[in-house]
Amino acid sequence: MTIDKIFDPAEIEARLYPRWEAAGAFRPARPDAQPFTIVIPPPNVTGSLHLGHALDNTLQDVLIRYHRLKGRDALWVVGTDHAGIATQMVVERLLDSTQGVKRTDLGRDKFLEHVWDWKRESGGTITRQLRRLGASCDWSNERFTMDAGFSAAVTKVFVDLHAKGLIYRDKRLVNWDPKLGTAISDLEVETREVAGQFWHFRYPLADGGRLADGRDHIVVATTRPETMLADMAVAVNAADARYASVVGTDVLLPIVGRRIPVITDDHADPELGSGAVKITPGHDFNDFEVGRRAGIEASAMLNLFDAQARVVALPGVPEAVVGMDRFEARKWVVAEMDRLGLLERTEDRVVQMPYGDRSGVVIEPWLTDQWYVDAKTLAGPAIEAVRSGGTRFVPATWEKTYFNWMENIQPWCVSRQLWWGHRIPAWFADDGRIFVAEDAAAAQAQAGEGVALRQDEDVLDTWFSSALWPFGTLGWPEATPELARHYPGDVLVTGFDIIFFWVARMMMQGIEFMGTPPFATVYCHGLVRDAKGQKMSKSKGNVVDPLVLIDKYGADALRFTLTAMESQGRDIKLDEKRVEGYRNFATKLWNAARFCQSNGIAAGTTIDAPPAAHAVNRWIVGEVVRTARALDAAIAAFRFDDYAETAYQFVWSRFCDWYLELIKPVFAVNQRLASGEEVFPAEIAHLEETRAIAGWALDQILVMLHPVMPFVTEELWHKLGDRPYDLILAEWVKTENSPADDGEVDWLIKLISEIRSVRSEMNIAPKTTLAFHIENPDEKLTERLRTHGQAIGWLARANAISDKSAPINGSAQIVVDGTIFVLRFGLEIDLAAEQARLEKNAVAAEKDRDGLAGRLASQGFVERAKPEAVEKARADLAARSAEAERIRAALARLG
RNA sequence: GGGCGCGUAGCUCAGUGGUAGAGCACUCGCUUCACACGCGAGGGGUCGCAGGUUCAAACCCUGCCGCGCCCA
Repeated sequence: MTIDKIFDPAEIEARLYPRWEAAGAFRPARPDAQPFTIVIPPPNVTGSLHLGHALDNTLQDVLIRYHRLKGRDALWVVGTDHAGIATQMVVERLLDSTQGVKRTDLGRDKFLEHVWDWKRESGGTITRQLRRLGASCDWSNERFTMDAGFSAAVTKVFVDLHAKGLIYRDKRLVNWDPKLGTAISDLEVETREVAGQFWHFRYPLADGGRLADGRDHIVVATTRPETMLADMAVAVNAADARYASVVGTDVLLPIVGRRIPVITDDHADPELGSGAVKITPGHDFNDFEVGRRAGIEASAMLNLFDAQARVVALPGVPEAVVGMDRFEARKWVVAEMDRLGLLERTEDRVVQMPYGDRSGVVIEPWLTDQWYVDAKTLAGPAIEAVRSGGTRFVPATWEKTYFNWMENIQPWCVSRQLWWGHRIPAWFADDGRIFVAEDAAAAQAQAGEGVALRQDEDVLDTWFSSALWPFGTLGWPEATPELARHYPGDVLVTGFDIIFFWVARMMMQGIEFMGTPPFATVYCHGLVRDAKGQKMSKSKGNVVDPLVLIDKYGADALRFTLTAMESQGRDIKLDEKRVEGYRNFATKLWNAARFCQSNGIAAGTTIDAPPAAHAVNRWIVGEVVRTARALDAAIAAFRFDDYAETAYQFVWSRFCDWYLELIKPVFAVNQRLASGEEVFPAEIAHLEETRAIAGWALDQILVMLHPVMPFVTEELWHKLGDRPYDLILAEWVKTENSPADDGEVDWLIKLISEIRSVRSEMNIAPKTTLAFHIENPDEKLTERLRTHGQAIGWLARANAISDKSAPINGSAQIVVDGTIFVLRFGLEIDLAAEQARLEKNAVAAEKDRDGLAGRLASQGFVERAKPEAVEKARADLAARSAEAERIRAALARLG
């Protein structure tokens, strides 16, 4: 199959991906091989591919494809996450806009039917997009967190944890989202600084009480005046003499008229404000703790708001404010306090305000009954697993983040007041008893015949189910062969931003239910930002769509860019120019393959390198092996940038720039054959060897690039010949043996480069062919010039001659490995220019020489430095001073 | 306030103790029969600042300056 002149990534990608998928190439049967397992961080079913996904999944695919080539039984578990809040919001919005129907109008069951319909129709967007990227996941076992099997796992975990006492019901403050009507986790709360106010209120002392200074009231200040309606105490510090006389007495809560006690608590800081603080245990996390210390049970705490954050009719709360929204109530309370003459002053201040990251509204600390996981108990072994090295973070610096959070972990509220999600397997009896069981029948059995039960309306936090992903996707709680074989996974690749949300929780649940942590390594990458370093966001309008980049440059180019820019967790500033550059690289590879093909170079027939007698062929075999070893090292160290860079440099700067150029003269034999000229058998043999080696080397290049650029490499793999298998299932380069290298080709490259430099500096026309001679050629040099004469003629436009009678003023002199080459220009040479050129080179060599000499002479270097360093310095000194000498000699000859 | 990280060529970034690197951009030359998405040759850095350790510091330590992120 001839390789087309035009490289068309879109056509290739559209054709190859279905081919791989249909062939089962993503999940080859390799029962005897060592497993290699990655579980995908499941994207939200509502999601569409952004550059963060593109990065995350490219890195995973590089690992999976690499290890598949290495012969491992590679499995990349894929699927999506049901994303409770996000999905419910999407479907609600859709129903509202298309049918004008509200969720509550439909009822739970009907609404859920709509969600499933939506999931079937629209839930596949991101998985289709992952295919565009080339992700070689095992789609045959695609999972969804709401599937029956996975749901069974979720239920079992809940029931088991409850039985162990690690899940319990509690009345505490939660972060309540009044817009969404559900509790959300601490992690979903975003604290923003906003301009607010600080109101100072006077609370009159009851029963004629007086402070030390004679005042008849206590001043408290608040940023949330409306909550005063539910105040239950005023706290002062026990050491604060100003208030000693009133501790234990009451104040009369204004507006409401309730008596509330003055209590002591360390939370009150005498240095701050008046030193007295109002305590509203039902609406502030700090106050909740103060209330508990003061002996107020959670059940006795006053709850001022309903689920929409509207004021409820607590005893004493004026009817006028009942039903008011919290912000309206704030204005009302301030006005009322002012009217009563109890507003001492108001000051502006910046306040920390909690916002729901989904809804964007201010979060209300709200008192509710919820289910909690005893995260502290589960965290212990999860911390230990990382401390002992059972799981390691790469880069290791993220371990600190992990420890910091794990060691200060709070009870994890796992119930959500949503409809879409895993319904909590708990049943309530009318008398308040709660039965947790796998299903209704089991609950009924616990409760006994005739007890009326109703199931908890709430669902579980989505992260509760995501935490089970590494084993739930493999069939747990069934003891499946997949589970036995692929748990724990080898590596998790994810953004550092979900270490808390997800990684920590998988660690806890994996250890609790499987006995071992879910992966050996956690690789954390950074965020993808725009070219200016700004976080991409819809509101800024700087979002770059990976699919647009794929359309424009090809998936391979985007993948290569992301891989090359991934240097262990640092944020990536994505510049489109970079993608363009790697598109060029793909084109370069394409053209190199075309060149090979047109010269009769075809698919290799062996995985081991064919025998090579000629220096250039031996050299490229060695370079391939060296490169493959470097790539192995890069993967072992999770240095994706090194992988890309090493492959790029080898392909472009070694294989294309030198190897292909150096073998061009070999193919001249073809033309001579065609024109009927005589050709020696040795030349034919050279040609055949070169074809075999070049074909082999190109195959190895395709293998080595495949993890990063799967499409173009697979295409070329087949274009170059009939293959027994696809490249995706090929074998990695054999790196055990490498031919000895005597530096011959390095010398040749140096010589050609030097001649080219001189030509350019001396402004020799590109077409002019030069002659050169050597002052004192030894046998080895003569032999080398004979061997590579054609290549030198081809690449440097220069031919060696034995005549040494060139006039000095018509030539330039270069030094390569200690030998002087005299390049002859005829009379056109600019003597001054040549003098300047040599002078510059001489000065550079002398500067190096003097530096090295100085170092070797300096106190202590020879005695204290490592022997290798001294050895190298001596060798470098010898080389550089010899070079300086020869250049000086050449200058002297110029006169 | 606590923690983490960053500051290297015009730009984006590698380099973690032994004479400063890559890609892009820039300059000069080239319709060389794979490729102008190309070929060849170049210019460009007191490695944020100041001390210290060391025979030797971009790299280790301390302080400072500037920038970013996370937590409270």
